[in-house]
Amino acid sequence: MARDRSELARDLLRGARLRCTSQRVQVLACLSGMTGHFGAEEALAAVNMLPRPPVSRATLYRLLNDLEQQGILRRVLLSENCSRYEFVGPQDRHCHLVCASCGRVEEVRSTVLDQELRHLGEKYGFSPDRASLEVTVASCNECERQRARELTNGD
Amino acid sequence: MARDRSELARDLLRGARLRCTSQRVQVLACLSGMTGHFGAEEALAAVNMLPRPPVSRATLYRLLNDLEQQGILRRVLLSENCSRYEFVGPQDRHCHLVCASCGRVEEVRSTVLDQELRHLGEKYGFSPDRASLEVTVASCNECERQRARELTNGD
DNA sequence: ATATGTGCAAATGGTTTGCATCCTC
DNA sequence: GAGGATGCAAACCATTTGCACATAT
Repeated sequence: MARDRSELARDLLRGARLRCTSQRVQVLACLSGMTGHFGAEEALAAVNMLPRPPVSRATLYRLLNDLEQQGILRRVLLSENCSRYEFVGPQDRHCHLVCASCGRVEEVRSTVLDQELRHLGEKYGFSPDRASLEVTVASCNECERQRARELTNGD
Repeated sequence: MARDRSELARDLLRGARLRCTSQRVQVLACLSGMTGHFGAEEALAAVNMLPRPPVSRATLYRLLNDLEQQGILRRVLLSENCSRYEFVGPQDRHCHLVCASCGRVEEVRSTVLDQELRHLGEKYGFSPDRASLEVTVASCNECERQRARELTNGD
């Protein structure tokens, strides 16, 4: 299994014309096993949890950028103070509902959204085929209630 | 006109239970006249272009946060290194198509998207009514072409 | 009168970068 | 062997914060 992921990592790197260094294989193998989105620090922690020589912060950041540019990772704009990423799998088109107040994130699959975005992409000159994702920022009901409560108390 | 916007600013502040200081009125009046989205530095520059005692960076940042929490401004996650905002008008539901490579942003209005997001919001416990927005990150055609060109050259 | 807002300058924190060294191709 | 990759520590830069002073209600 770890074997498989290392192989996958090597394939991905070669496909992206990136040199297969031990650090890159190690990071990519680890990330390909992560579910959902993650930040740079989480990734670093996960990678260096393994009994291997640790990967430095600088290398990790550089690699995250490279992988995103190659379409292997997708950068998700979920919060404004730290970048989050997703491993790009074959068919995992989904969008995120994000609460603007508490940061809660819900992953959602919707063919309606996908189709419409495809339309809009064509119309405005975008290719949502690669690294496409959709983020919706709103308030979750819990935070809305809280907000309503505060407003009421203020009276 | 500037008069009108100052009045609007005062109304908004009072409605949000925020004290009407000269700085706040000045900032909000200025922002309410801006079209499209803007970053903190742009806002600061615009505000302090007026022949008035300048508003400090700290105050501006504090105010942007307050205004967003009150739903007067909307924070738009268009790039990961700096926050951007929009003045929230009455009926301006729109989404943004963002190119992951060059940062190009296209504002798009789509009732299909709005309806679907309303559905999804209900289903997953979000209120897209307040401060809702949608962001789609993709690659614009120009950047796709460039990418294809680079890959070809690499061979 | 009192709670709040403002400005300054220093602190923060995620991310990037310069440079000497190491490793892949 | 040569050009790209790594690690360290310092640099960056948008944003936040502590504190003394000013202001709105």
